[in-house]
Amino acid sequence: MDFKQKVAEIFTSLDDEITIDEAIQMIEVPPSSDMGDYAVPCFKFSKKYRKAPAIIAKELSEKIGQVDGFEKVENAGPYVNFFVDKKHFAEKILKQAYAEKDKFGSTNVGEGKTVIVEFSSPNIAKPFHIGHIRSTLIGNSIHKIYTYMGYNTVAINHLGDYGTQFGMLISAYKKWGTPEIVEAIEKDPIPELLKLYIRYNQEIETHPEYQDEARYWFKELENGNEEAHKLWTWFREVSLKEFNRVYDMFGIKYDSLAGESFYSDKMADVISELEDKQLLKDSEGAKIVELSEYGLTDALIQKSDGSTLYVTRDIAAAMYRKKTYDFYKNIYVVGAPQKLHFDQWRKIIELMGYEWAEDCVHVMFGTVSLEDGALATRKGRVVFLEDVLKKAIEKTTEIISDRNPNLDNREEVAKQVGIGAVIFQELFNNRIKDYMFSWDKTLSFEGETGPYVQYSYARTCSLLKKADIEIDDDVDFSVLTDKEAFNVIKKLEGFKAAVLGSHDKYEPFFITRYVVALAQEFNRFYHECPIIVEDAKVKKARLLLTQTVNTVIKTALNLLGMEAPEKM
RNA sequence: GAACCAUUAGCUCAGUGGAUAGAGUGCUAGACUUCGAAUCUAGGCGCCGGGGGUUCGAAUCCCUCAUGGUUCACCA
Repeated sequence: MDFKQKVAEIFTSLDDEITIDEAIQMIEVPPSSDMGDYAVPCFKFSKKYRKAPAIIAKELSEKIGQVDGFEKVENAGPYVNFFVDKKHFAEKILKQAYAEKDKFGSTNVGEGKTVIVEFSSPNIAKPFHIGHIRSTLIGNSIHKIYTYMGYNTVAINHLGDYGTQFGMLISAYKKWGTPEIVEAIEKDPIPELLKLYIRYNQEIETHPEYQDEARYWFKELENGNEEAHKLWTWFREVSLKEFNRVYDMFGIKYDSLAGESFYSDKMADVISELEDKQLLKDSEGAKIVELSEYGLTDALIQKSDGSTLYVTRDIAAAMYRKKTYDFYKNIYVVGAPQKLHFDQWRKIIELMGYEWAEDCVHVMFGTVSLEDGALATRKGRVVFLEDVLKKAIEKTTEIISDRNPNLDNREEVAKQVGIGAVIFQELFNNRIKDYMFSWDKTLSFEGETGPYVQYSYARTCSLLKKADIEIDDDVDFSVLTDKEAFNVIKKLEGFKAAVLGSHDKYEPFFITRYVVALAQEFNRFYHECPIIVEDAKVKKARLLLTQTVNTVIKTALNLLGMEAPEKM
């Protein structure tokens, strides 16, 4: 029985003018469970019946009287409050969860649809730093959520492996690339390449012609100059090796590494198509698409020297992806500063006549800053992502040797918990918020944190192991009608909505908030209600609840990209 | 100058137009010879940035102002 549906049916039977959908719309969840489990506010009836809402609520609740599956129906002021029968409720939720196992939070909305998630996308030859954590982890979670919902998913790392900056690097290397430098790059690629990049930028101040040389070399790269291409390939390889260390730690895998360079030979077609559709205008030797009539600034498509830009490559990429994957959604997890770029880009695709422009989604997020100001690679104000993970693991190792020194595979668990803490923290708030990176906060393991949830999970594992009995859904559900157990079950019921919310809004934090709340309810239950008790009936029922919580926590953590260690 | 985003407890943040605006943290006091104390319990007088408006009802929707952030042509 669906309790909400039942409440809606009651209202349609009381008033033939109300449709079932309208009735469902009216149903609310009271702020406190003391007020019931479902509520219908009666303000809207007051005009029709020409009575005060509170009087209507009272009359309606008396008219409804006793209903099958509900403990009671009563009014509180202008609300008609429904209290579910706790035993029936427990039976319904736990039997469903038992049958569906780790699919309990899923629906089949994604069946037969392909979704692309582009995320992380660091620039090669540059540090993989704390600023990249957001796209990397938000994107990874969204990818997992869509996969869980039954979509075919394609994870793309749109590497920043093209553009004038590589002209700079090639030019710099040709000027200063002594054998010592080559060796240094092989040994420690990112910092050494970064040094070249910084030096080049500094020398542009005194040698303005370097700017043109960089553009020249990038143009040569686009034209397929062998020397330029060879250097570029080398920069790309050594950088990827570095990035993969971090992706491995996060357990992130990609289906495609088609970065900007991949589209270098697909740009000419885009430009000629824009020409054909008469969208391009000449402006100071460059080519633009005018967008002012749509409330946007004009978009530069081709530079005056003939080379292309970011937006051109993104148009080519979108067209390629539509052709290759025939996506249902094409999701870009990229920071809010690039909103204008994506608005222009989507508008241009729309102007080209492609209806699928509306299936392209920019999932944006706020900016990370450091305590002493904005991140600034060239000024050395940078926190490496790998260092953050290492420190988190280090701290976890200390805590483990302090509290659980005999733990097996301590290293593995320290990794799972330390990295889990970082992931959880990142996915805990609304994406749009800017935040300041803080070591204290990242390394805090108490309260609403990843380790708290993982600890709760380990606790369920330990209980299930200790009890050591076969668990099935043939239990006496009347055991689970006390307040603490009921609150856990109500929370379990909300899992599907949390996952669906994250799916609809591209917001993993609904799941993060959900799982911490579930862990809290379970911990309260644990402290109030002994689980492994003599009474076999009580024990079995409470263990079924424990097992359900166990499965849901693990599923939720996996959707966030976290591991769930059984001991910690 | 224009556009977009943000503003809720000391701090970090939740809050689908509905009932008394909630968590965590910090602080104070308690709970381990008993299922894991990375846990739990108790303690909150907040001009929900200001001002208007819409509504039976606004932290939530609209307008306006303020503050902070971001972006606005040859970087990505």
